[in-house]
Amino acid sequence: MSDTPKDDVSEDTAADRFLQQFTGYRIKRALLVVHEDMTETLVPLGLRVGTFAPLAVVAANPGISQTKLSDVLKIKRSGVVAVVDELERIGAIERKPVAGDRRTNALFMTTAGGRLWQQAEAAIQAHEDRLFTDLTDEDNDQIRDLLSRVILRAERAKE
Amino acid sequence: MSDTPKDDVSEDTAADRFLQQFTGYRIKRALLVVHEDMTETLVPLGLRVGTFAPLAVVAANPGISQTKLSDVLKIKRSGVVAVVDELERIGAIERKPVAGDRRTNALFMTTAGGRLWQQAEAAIQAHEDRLFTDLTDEDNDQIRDLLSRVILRAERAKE
DNA sequence: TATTGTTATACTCTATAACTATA
DNA sequence: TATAGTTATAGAGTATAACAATA
Repeated sequence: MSDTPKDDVSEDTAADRFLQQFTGYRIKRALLVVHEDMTETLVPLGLRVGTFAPLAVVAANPGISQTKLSDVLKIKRSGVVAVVDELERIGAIERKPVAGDRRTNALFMTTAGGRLWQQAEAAIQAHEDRLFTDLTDEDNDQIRDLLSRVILRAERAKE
Repeated sequence: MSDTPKDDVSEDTAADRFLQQFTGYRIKRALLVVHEDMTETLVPLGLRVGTFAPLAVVAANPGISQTKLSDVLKIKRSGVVAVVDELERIGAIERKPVAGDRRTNALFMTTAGGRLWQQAEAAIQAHEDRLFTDLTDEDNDQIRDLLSRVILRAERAKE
């Protein structure tokens, strides 16, 4: 059996084999790696993994409402409040009233937020280039395409 | 600009485009989809996403120690305690003393745990077949290979 | 009545640090 | 001194439910 104490090699192989078996678990481990490196990338900019995506969406969709942001990012409206609070507190975005509907907040980048977003986007691009350096451009396109198909199919199936 | 209220189409496209841009964010969204479907799959068996992987590792590595399990799954030893407690409480695995070292626990499946694992493995296999049904076998191999390369490279870089 | 944003609350996951018993 | 397991605790992340203001 395995009474011999040559643990390192045999156990690493067992771990790798386990990693091989389930795609879902592999996705989890990949996210772990991405999350850690992404955190190191964003902290110097005063951002977190959880504020990067909302900032990206506001940058690309000026005037978007909190509910719409909630839909796009698939987080609850109560979670959006906390994230928008934080981004507003660091001066990256601001809530503005909407002319026709006094319930709604329209979210806009500030000037400082625009600069921050430029830095963050470049930093995350570099982070992904670094992390996925072993993959060819075709590999990268493929992985994006495959994941997107899984996500979009599943999310549409829920509606 | 975007004063026209034809939100649905244009906003969905914006969301999709955002989803396209960053591989890391796509991995997160994919995990969200996987996690949700996996939970529905495991709950009827009395398992959770967080107990499935440890069960799989113990099934494949009878007698593994908690510290080794911690290494393989990349979770802290304190986290292992809770998970092993839970799996032991539902009668799936058991801690056994190790002859040469009274500090260490050896983890083994119970007979009931073996049956549970058989069911769980089949259920998760079906869940992945269902979730990744749009992908060809080659696509599946590719996605596994690409993710594994990213993970193994990053994890080895940390050592 | 329905929707937007908000608050309060709780639950999961994970991490740190300190402790114990062994080695 | 170092290691295996444990406990206590705290921080993210996310979910639900109830509420006020507005539609």
